[in-house]
Amino acid sequence: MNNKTPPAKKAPSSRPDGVVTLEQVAELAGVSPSTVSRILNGTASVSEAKKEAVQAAIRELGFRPNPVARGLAGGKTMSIGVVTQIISSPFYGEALLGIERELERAGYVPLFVSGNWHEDDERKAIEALLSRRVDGIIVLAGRLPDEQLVNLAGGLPTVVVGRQLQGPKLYSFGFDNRLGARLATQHLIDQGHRRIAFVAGDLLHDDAVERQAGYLDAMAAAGLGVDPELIVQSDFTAAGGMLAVSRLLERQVSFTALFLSNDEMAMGACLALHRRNLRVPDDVSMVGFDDVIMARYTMPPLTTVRQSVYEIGTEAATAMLAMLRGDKPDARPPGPELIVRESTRRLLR
Amino acid sequence: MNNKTPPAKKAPSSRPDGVVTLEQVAELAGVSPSTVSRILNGTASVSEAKKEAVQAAIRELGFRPNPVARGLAGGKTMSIGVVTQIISSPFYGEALLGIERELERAGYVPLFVSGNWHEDDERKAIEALLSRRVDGIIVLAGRLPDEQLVNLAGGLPTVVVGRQLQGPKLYSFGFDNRLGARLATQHLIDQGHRRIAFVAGDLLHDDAVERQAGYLDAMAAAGLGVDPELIVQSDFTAAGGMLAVSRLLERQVSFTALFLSNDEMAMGACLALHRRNLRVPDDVSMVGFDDVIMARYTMPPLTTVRQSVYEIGTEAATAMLAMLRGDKPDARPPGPELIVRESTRRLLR
DNA sequence: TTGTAAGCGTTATCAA
DNA sequence: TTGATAACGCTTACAA
Repeated sequence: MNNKTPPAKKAPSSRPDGVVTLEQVAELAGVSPSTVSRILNGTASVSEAKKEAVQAAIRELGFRPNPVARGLAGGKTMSIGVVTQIISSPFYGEALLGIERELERAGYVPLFVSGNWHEDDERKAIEALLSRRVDGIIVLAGRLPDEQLVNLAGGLPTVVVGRQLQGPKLYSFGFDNRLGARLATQHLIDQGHRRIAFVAGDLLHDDAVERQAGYLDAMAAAGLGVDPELIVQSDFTAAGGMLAVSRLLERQVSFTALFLSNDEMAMGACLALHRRNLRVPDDVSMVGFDDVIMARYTMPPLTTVRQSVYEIGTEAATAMLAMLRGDKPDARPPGPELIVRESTRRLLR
Repeated sequence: MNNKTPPAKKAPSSRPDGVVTLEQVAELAGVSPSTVSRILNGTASVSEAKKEAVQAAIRELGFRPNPVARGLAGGKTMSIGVVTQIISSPFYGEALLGIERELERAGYVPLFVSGNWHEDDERKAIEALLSRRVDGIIVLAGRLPDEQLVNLAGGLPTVVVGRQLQGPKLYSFGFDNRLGARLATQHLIDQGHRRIAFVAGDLLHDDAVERQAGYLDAMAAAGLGVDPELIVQSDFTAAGGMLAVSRLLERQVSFTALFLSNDEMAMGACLALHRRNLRVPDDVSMVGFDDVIMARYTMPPLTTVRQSVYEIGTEAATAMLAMLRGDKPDARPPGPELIVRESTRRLLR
């Protein structure tokens, strides 16, 4: 009916949309699709001549491999699932940034999902990642029991941050929370404080437990008994910190210094003290933990323990990349560091 | 060589890994794969009997469709690209959470990429999303020129937050920054303040420009001339806010109130004032913008303008989902609201 | 070193 | 309403 010459065999040369396929590259370079693939993946050795021809074709056509097709064919989706607890967390947010940056350098994309500090959500999140065929999973803390986590991951390269667990294709590392807490407490002791109150985080988190242990370590090492009245449990939120300090104050125990398991609680504590006309550091010295950005701008600027969360993120990603290459991961989490600002002072007399 | 009976024809019934395919479901239910697909997608009407058989098979096998294969075959990846500027931002973090939650309800997954407030990064981020064949793109603010954004997206459903632009399959909406700033300024005026200084954000952002306009509006409406010396430009960071206030103070202009274009700058400002022994609100009243979580815990708690960023996120996602269904999106961004706390007070005398 | 051809797990087209 | 059958764009045996 129409007088167009019928297509010779097939003509994939051009498509309506701007999508360029590997096949077109092969055609332009005068090689087979498999050769192009091999060059792309370095799967086998290819002659220099063809390699160059293909690379030229790729450039000319602006070809970019389709990760979706790659995922189907080769099982590699070039995406890494990241289980975070709350994506808007000021603390882990930094880690996400580190992960993203590091992964990007290797052409991987992170898929962020939230576990909401909730076992079921976390399980669902991981299942969603699995069904998306991610190439690996990075888990930031979380509540899912170790065993379940290992089972779910089932052989998929996994990096767990903030928890210690063992398994095949599984690498875990964390902060040295205990050392950090010891540093903070020791600082207060060095300043002459003896009655040092401690506000614990949510003890469901290992972090919280370890920080408490560090506090206890330092007190014991200094030969200071710990009055149980001096310890309050809280939940890592500013509101919780505020409440915790109120409770402490109501107990009528005396203390000259306060160590809180994170900066957010410290900010809440600040407010609680202020409400009772207690000044920091004149009446009470205060140390936080994490060194979130805002710690520099609290009133007064907060003495705290710095963990490079960003670096934790890059380390986690690096470890993942290593596993993906088949190398042995070797993340060296940065050690904690005490940052002395203005919320602590020497106890007079 | 081996005495196993050769496979009859093909036996997809079971696979080494736990992966269940649509084909297996079809087999178990005694229907063709296409029928299963139709039921899954509601693409065509299917007899009740088969529908039930298939659903039973799905349940029994625990089948979950493979999004990767779907992506290849149908062009739908069930993923939405989200271009954020800095994933760790305390401000947009909330929006990401809203997006994630809303998208999840519809079975979509967000792919977060960062533009880093940088035109090139943003372009690359969008290209990466495109190559991943996302079904739509949500852009949170950003620096990419409107025209380029429209071109890049090229017909893909796009939702842009915080900028106004037109295009096919393109929906944009934003906060009412101008109104919010007017509210904040008016509050100060109502308290009797006349010399109200203003710290602008980075004027490369529309937000910053609009907030400044709102400030100017309110001042003009109250018949108050604006001394240009009272306006300082800054960059939306706490460090910037601190610097801005220092500059203001150095100018020796008098002012009794201060309106800062966001809460982070307000926190920096607090510290700068404190360094000069100026108290808030006794010496200077202060209003911020955004109502980030920490605004409740600054010293004193900060009067600010609340934007429900979380809701902005859910609205953006809802709009996207609507476009994907072919419906007309109709996001109604929540209006700004003044939150009065303790950083402002009536000007005496 | 290179090419051919068979998947990968869905959806879409076309007959029946 | 259903079922073959052909894509989708790439990887990877297997052959050459």
